[in-house]
Formats: sequence, structure tokens, C-alpha cells
Amino acid sequence: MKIMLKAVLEDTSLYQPGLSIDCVIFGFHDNQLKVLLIKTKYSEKWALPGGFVPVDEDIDQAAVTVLNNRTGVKGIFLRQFATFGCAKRNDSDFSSIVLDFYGIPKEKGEWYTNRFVTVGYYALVDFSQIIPQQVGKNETVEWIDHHAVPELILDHKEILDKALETLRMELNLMPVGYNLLPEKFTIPELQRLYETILGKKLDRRNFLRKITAIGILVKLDEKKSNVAHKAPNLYSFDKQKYQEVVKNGLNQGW
Amino acid sequence: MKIMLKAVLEDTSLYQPGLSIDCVIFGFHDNQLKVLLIKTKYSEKWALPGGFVPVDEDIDQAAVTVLNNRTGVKGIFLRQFATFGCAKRNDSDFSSIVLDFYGIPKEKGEWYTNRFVTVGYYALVDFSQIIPQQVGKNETVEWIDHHAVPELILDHKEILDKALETLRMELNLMPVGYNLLPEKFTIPELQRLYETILGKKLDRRNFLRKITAIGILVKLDEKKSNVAHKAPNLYSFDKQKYQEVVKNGLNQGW
DNA sequence: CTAACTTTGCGTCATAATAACACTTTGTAG
DNA sequence: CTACAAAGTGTTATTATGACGCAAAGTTAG
Repeated sequence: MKIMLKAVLEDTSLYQPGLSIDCVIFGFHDNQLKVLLIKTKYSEKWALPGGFVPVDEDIDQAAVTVLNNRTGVKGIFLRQFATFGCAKRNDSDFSSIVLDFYGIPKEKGEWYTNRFVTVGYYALVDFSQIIPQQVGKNETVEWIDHHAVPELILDHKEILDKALETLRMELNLMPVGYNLLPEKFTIPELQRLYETILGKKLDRRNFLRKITAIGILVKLDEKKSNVAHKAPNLYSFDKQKYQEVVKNGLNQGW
Repeated sequence: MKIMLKAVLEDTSLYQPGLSIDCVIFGFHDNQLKVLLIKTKYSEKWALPGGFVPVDEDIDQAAVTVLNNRTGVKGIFLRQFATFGCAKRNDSDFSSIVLDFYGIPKEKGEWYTNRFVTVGYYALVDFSQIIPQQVGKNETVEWIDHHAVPELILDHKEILDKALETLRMELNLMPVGYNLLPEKFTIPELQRLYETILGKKLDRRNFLRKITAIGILVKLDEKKSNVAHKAPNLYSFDKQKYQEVVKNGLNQGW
């Protein structure tokens, strides 16, 4: 949220006032659902990667920019899920600390101390292809297991929770995996992804049946190597059909 | 969106800049899904009821205020569904027309001519209990069949479409009807509500089976009177169970 | 008054989707 | 070569769904 705050304050007229973007960036590694978080130097707490919205730019585009800055990857799954506008988001103590840290005088930082509303986006990215980008010297970017998320600034925890809740719900409407797994993967890996997102165990055999019934998987003539026990078969997604299903949706209740 | 624009411009520091609320208010009458729309005097086009956000107020609360102003009813179903922030929303031609109409000089109306991002909410209300409220003398408020929606200002049509799409999707996650129907209603009425929202016919007998299986209906010892043909039985919702199901959700795909 | 018609209410039946579970295969580790 | 762990491939019982049939209740047309 404070990407290039200094630069923004140089000419605040270029940015939408009182509006920010926050991204919940999910990755999958070691059977863990990871979230990309930022450790700021001006606070003990962590934060979601975020940014501001140029006045002449779509908010969706601004979210893409945030994502590119943090992950260096383009063309990934990104979806708006909610907008957060509690009045108490206006934590002037917090913004004062940030301004102090950067040595910005209060008059100049007034734009930033006003009440902010933030639009939440969540992204699904391939962990193995993303090297967290350090933006500026004053923060560290890290993948953190979603079960081990430390205290976050402001209402970022609430935003993160809502993102995960939305992702869980969207699992019923679309397949997931194309964006979170490498090109080639195994069914057990895909299953563990689902289990991790849902937070519960699934039956191996029933999972296979349901997931293949969707018609988005391509069984490769290749097995995973260097694994303990029986080598699982490798699969990849039929990108064409995958996109179709994402677009048209799965189970329609009515 | 231009409720009390004049009053707002009196002291713009009290309002969140560049941010508005737009409400898609659904009602059900004569087997038609109705939307509450505003006919403004300064344009041939219609608009969604909207408003601005006081800086010290939650956006959800601001949406409630809009709703109360328009329908005069409190405690109704209201849900945020998306935020619209296309750069082209910044239609300066449009805002100039509005300012001209109200006779507001350009300097004073600068706050309003800036680019706006709007948060979309949709509401479900009992048509029979709502008398559209006229706010100010320069606009008319009317229930309009969602199939007969005229041309709307800016991207309001897109917002309306997205609201309906969201409502359709949410039908798979929760029951609907408590907010749209009168206290007592018949199964055929409820079915027609579902059919209207979904835009397709449902089988009478299968509908009854599915809807009763949810366990939210109470069969009353009373039949609808003054109707042609066989008098249908009246039902009401078990409010307790209804709320539970809305909270916990229906079909879990996984 | 009666026959035709419309709508409601309550079923059935075949099929599809889901949950629960058993056995075999393949490779590792000791 | 034996024990073990994970993968792959079933089966079966139960439930949910979709497609219909038929009788009851009330209205309308002649």
C-alpha cells in the first residue's frame, strides 16, 4: 500500500485520492498455501502488497501493476473480491508512523493521512516461477504459509481472510490449479492443493473421478521422477478447455 | 449518485473524494423482477440510485443510507457485489451537464468532475411495502421491469447486469425470497421468483422437492383467496432456519 | 349444469452424482 | 526379499436430479 509513497506524494493530483489497492497473492509450495506478504521497516507488523490508483487508470489495471511489481510475472489470475471501507480504516496513528519513518512532513503527507478505502484483489500464481521482488530498501517480501500469518497492519488480516473465503467459494464455480501449479503436476499434488485451500481432507478416488470428469486434464505419458514410493503420473491442463470452464462455470445449482 | 449534490459541494471535505455508492434495488411484482431506477431531469437517461460516502462513515453504512432514502425501509437485504473503476467512468461531459443543470459554477463543482470510482451494492426488498421516495424535485423514482430497462447513464447498465449476475450466482449459495416476497406467499409465487431471476423455466414438482428440502418453509393452514383456478396453499419462511442457511450456505461442491 | 380448461398438489421412475470402502500395483527402505 | 507407503483402479449403496403422470380444485364457455 505504500509502494513509492514518496513518489506519489510528489504529485498527488495524479492519483485517486483516498483509494488504494491491496492484493492477496496466493502461491502453493510444499503442500502449503502461501501468501506473499511484506515486512515493513516502520512497523513490527506485516502487510499485504498494495498500491495506489492513477486517476487515468482502471482499478483492475492498477491491481495488475501491483502484482507485476511484486512477482515480476504477467498474465496471471487476478480477481477483485471486495472493497473495504470501514471508517476505522482511517488509522491516523498508523499513517503518521509511516510518514515519520520516511521523513515526510505532515503538511506534505496530508493526502496520505486521509481516510482510505481499499479494493481487494486476490491472485493465484505459480510459486516456483515467482521470485519475490523487493521494492525499495525499506521492506522485505516473503512467502508465508497462510496458517502462520503474523499480525498484519490495519484490517489486512480481515482482507486476507475474505480473500481465502472467496477462493473457497469460487472452487465450486471453477477449477483451480492452472495458475498455482507448474506446467506438469500429479493428481495427488492437485488434490493436496484443493485440500489445502478447503482446509479438509478429500477422498483420493472420489477426487480423481470428479476432477477428471471436468475434462480439463491431459494425462501425460510420463511419471514423476525422484520420488519415494510409487511414481505418480504427470498431468497437464488442457488450457483451451480449462479457460472455457473458468468462463462458463461448473455446477449450476438450479 | 447525485443525491444532494448541492449539499455535498457545500463542504466536500466531509465526503470521501472520488468515491460513490450505487445501489441496484430489486423488487418482485406481477411475476416481474423490478429494479428501482431514477429519471433525472438533466438527462434523457435513467440512473441507479446512488450517493456519496461521508469520510467518517463505513461504505456499507453509506449504502444503507442510500437505500433508506429511496425505499424508506430498514433492515433489508443489502450486499456489496463489485467495485467499478474504469478510467472512462470519468465522463466529464456528463458531470458538466449535471453541474450546469444545477447552476453550479465549474470551480465549485471541481470535486464532482474528478474521476469517480463507485462501489456497487444490490438490495432485495419487498415490492409491496416500498413506496419509491422522491428525493428532491428534479428526479422521479420508479420500479421498472428488468427486461425493460431504458438506457442508463455512464456504466450503470454494466453495474446492473453484474448485480443480476451476482444474484443468480448467489441463488446457488443461499435461498432467496424472504426479502422479496410478502410475509405469506405460495410455492408457485416463489417458483416464479426463481424463474424470473434465473431467466428460465423450472419444473413445478422438482422445484417443490428442492425448495422444501432446504427446510426453511412453513406450510400454513390457509389458502390464497380470490384466485382463479385451484387455490394454492400459503407458506411463510421459518426466519430462524432461513437466516442459518443464508449464513452457512447451501450446496458445497467439494 | 356440464364439459373443457387451467392450475395445484402429490406422486413415480430411470438416471446421474456422490460417499464410503477394498484391492492391486509400484517403488523405497531396511 | 520383506515391510511399508503411496498410487492407481475398481465396486457398491445411497442420494440427488430430471422427466413425467394423474387426480383434485376451481374457473370459464356453451
